[in-house]
Amino acid sequence: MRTIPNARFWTRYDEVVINDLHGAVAARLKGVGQRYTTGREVLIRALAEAPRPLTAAELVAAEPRLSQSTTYRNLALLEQAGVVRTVTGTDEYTRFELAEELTGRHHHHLVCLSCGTVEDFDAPRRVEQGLADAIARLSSGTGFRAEGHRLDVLGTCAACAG
Amino acid sequence: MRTIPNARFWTRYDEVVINDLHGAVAARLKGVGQRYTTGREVLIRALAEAPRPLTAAELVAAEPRLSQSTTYRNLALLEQAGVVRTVTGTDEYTRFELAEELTGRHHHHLVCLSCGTVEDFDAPRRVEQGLADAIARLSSGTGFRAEGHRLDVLGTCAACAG
DNA sequence: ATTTATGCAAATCGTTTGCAAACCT
DNA sequence: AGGTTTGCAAACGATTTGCATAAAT
Repeated sequence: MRTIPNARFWTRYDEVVINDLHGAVAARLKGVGQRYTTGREVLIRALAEAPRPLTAAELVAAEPRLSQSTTYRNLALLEQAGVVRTVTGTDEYTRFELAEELTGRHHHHLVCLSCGTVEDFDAPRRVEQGLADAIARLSSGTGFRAEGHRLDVLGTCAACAG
Repeated sequence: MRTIPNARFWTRYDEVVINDLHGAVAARLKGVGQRYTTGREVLIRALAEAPRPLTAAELVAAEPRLSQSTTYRNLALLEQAGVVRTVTGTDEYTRFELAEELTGRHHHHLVCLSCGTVEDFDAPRRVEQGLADAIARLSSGTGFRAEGHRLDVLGTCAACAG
């Protein structure tokens, strides 16, 4: 999954968003007393260009400049800084994507039960509204303080369905 | 199939459901050419009595009769037989619960971002209906064949909130 | 110059597996 | 008996970490 000539195919976020993105990442890192190094920028760029959450191995494979240990270290750091979010599929790999607070795009995931890949998808506004309402009401009953939700649709991806 | 002295505190499913449960598990195992051994029954009982998904370590700790390797082996086997389902929280442990097909109780999870524990909760019918509709419509668009969904509410549990 | 980040290789730890003994039918 | 299941201990593999070097301020 290297950088492809025709980048537009892979790009999830337009130029403006991307430009803001690096500034926002730098700001968040500075807020936690961390630098926005070249290696970290490479990582963020790879995540921003991917059409779906990626595993650490995919990131390393996509960007020869990234070493395994530093990739894991920076992913953990970026997660703590609120820049990156981890995504769990059905296989043994942790996947990573940009935090919604940065992209401004709330979305959910299609998880393939066969191969484990995770694709993005958007739920209808009506569904999101219903979820938000239910979750808001939830807190009062259980003592659980809700901060967000994740909705995964499990099934078989187009590639595996054949 | 005896009843445990103070079972009520922990029991999620009433006697009738539990009794059917063991028969259903046995049937499913037989369907995959496997036996319903004593050890597997202990495992199922522990899962049925727990008020939330448990980790393998919790299961072993709860039941001295269970050895670690057999527990993992049987959990994997029971999952393949459609008896057990794995649940992913935010920590490094895989959790296990009875499959909804067996319990007949569709539910979702409250995942604590602080300590990682997972509690069960039921979404309002209206939300479930909205999800079902959205997912049904989804398949046509993407080539992804949906088979189910999982909805987790992320936040802070009562214990961690203090 | 001093602090922070990186890469390599070794360590970690939840989970899996090989093998001999115990179990079921 | 003949095949399956179990428990122990060793192996596995994704992720983490120690340490010496490179980069950033």
